[in-house]
Amino acid sequence: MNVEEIIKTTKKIPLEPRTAIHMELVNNKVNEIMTAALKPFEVSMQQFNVLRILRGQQGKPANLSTLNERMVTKMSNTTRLVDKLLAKGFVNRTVCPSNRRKVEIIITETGLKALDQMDKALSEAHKVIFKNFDNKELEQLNTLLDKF
Amino acid sequence: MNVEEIIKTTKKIPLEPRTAIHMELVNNKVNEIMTAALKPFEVSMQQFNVLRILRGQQGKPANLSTLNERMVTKMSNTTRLVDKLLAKGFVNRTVCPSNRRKVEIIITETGLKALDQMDKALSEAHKVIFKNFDNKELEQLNTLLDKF
DNA sequence: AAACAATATTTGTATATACAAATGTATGTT
DNA sequence: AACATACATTTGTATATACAAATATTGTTT
Repeated sequence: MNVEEIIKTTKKIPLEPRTAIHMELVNNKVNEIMTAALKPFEVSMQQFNVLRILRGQQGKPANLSTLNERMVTKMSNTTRLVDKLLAKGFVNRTVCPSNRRKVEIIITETGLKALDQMDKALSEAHKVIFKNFDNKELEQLNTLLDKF
Repeated sequence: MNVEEIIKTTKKIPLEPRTAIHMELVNNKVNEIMTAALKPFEVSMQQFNVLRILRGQQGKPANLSTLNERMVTKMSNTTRLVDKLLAKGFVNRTVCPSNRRKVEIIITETGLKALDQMDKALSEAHKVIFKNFDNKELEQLNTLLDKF
């Protein structure tokens, strides 16, 4: 990926802004590929993310604040995100009996099965995304990202 | 930045998905800082980006398709983005006389002055964002990002 | 010149996201 | 018990973005 070519400039960009632009370009590309991989399932990356969190709960219900806390990209409206998953039959939502302010969300069998398929699609997407990287380079990238 | 801690998991995540999540987390953080830096000017990163492109034109007008082509993050509605800049007095928009399908957009004096201030704010933001990076590490990161 | 295709932008509409206010429930204080 | 406060979620609203269709203009073909 050649930054200057993509944004069509011939000027030399200072290193810091160049890196910021570079990261944005890469992120756009990565998101595009992953969103496309999830397209057949009609779920957004956010929704996929919530399903993964719910699976990680292993049967234990999660409430909205827990979901929000663990999401990669926080969003202000987890209620409506869960609405979408509910409409697809991927989750169940009930009022918490011990504290009726809370809701309890669990992933359904349908949701688990769909998530399995999504995992496969995502892992194909990752192969595409990281096709030019060997293990050492991925480690190196992770080390650099840790500095943020 | 500790990925596992942020998304509150104790499980070991395979390297590829971990890297994908890591990049998303970093990008969220970077966007947050840059958006906050632009907040006083009431412009989005997209709008800032368009202003920079227009300045790069050095007086030469740009039309919508040119802007769209050069934007870091492409978006489907450059018309309405330019509407916002117009409302703030940062740009002028006229119909191209030689081809009346096109529009010609140029940055105003007000726009140039505001952009100067934005540049300063952004450059402060970059200092914060890259505070843990030395030059060699930034170069290294750019090299890795080139692989995408 | 009429008909058709190509180009550039605009508009409409659905969905996503951000932020603030509102609702309902629980807890602590007097 | 009444009151204020904190908590968890929901709702309202404004703005952003994605995608498709509509409009206007130009270029090409017959």
